[in-house]
Amino acid sequence: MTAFEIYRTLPEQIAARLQREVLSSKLKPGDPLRETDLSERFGVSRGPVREAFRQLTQQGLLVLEPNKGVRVAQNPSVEVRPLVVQLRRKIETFVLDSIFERITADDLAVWDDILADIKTACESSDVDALTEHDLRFHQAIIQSHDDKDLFTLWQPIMMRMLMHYNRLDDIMESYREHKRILDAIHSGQKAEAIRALEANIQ
Amino acid sequence: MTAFEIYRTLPEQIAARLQREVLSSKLKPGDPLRETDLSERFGVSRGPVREAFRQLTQQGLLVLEPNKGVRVAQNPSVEVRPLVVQLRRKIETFVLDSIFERITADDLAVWDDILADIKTACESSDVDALTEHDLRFHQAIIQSHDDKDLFTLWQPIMMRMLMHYNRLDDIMESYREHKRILDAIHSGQKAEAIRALEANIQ
DNA sequence: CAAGTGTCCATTGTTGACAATTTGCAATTT
DNA sequence: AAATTGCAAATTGTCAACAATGGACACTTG
Repeated sequence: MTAFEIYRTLPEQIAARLQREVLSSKLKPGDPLRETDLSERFGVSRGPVREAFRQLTQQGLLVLEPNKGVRVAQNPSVEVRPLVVQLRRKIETFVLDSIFERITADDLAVWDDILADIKTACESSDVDALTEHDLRFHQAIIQSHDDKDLFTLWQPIMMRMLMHYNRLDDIMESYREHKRILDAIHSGQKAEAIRALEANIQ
Repeated sequence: MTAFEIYRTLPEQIAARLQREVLSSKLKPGDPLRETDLSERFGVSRGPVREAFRQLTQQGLLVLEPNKGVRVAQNPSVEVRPLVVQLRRKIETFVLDSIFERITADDLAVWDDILADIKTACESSDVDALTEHDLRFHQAIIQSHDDKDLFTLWQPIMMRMLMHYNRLDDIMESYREHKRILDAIHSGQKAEAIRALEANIQ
């Protein structure tokens, strides 16, 4: 985590840290999370922790049972996984197609920076860092669309896919896939960019 | 609302009532919601109200700005609407296809009951009731799938579509569309059922 | 001994008080 | 007059105490 992250609210900070721990499997499916534990750990009261729990529940990373608390969610079933892939492809290609002509140099600069982070993570075989920057990469694209609803719809779908990040034998391939997307955008090849994006989502 | 709904928690009850008011346009896009107002109205403290706000925010019905509170969300933009339709179709047809052979008589009985409610709403031109039972109908189908993740992914998408329920000139057509779906299921015609379901989602 | 019952404890649910932030408006300055 | 600063009120954010729930385990009872 190189970026200097500033979150507006306490619950957001807590949710961000827990999200990282779930996605990096430091917290495993089925693990129970207790409000008191985390409120002590973060030095806050239970209120903000509860709110972070609720956020992550809606993202699908935690599962809530009333009066029993939250647990880390199970990985998505193999049956629904192809559906999740299709949904994510539909949203991301829609966004890329929609914004393509309006992509600015600033946008591309940001995306190039993230790509550099992805490269570093791949070279050092740091799967957790890769997961994080992969998320940042696609999130940056989604959020460049004016309609912020898209991010809300996309996020829980993306989370389902990140929960078991083990599809690649050769981790460097992830870098290459993302590079192909940006290369195509740099040279204005819309169809090719969309193709490369779809290839990356599986 | 004829069903005797029992919600486990206070926030759920509050969220359910607010959801109904947003979907029936009793609360209009941009309207601010104050925690104190609602806590007095429901006779509870601000905590459960806050939690209900967060739930509806993740569903896309409210928009939250830190330190400023929540407002009723704007209707989805015309640009993303076709995407939302496609996403919802993909999920619902996936579910129907997936569960079709395992549909029980009990399932069908429940769905038939909801269809009767839809019929009543249509006959009395009660658009709000129609919205509610339409939601119940599709929700019942989604939730009959074992994988509860599907509901989580589907819900915010469905909410985007229900936020401006005005596509039909002839309200009775909604009843007919839903009837076609159930008729096909009753007679075991999977492909026809899926076709009718897709026709209903637009 | 199996099934049910009661009690205790860990944990979540709810509340009301207090702190921090935003906003509208008035006073001040340029 | 326009812009800026400085309150004051309204509102959200956080906290700590109390209430309610559920699970584990010992105990009774047939």
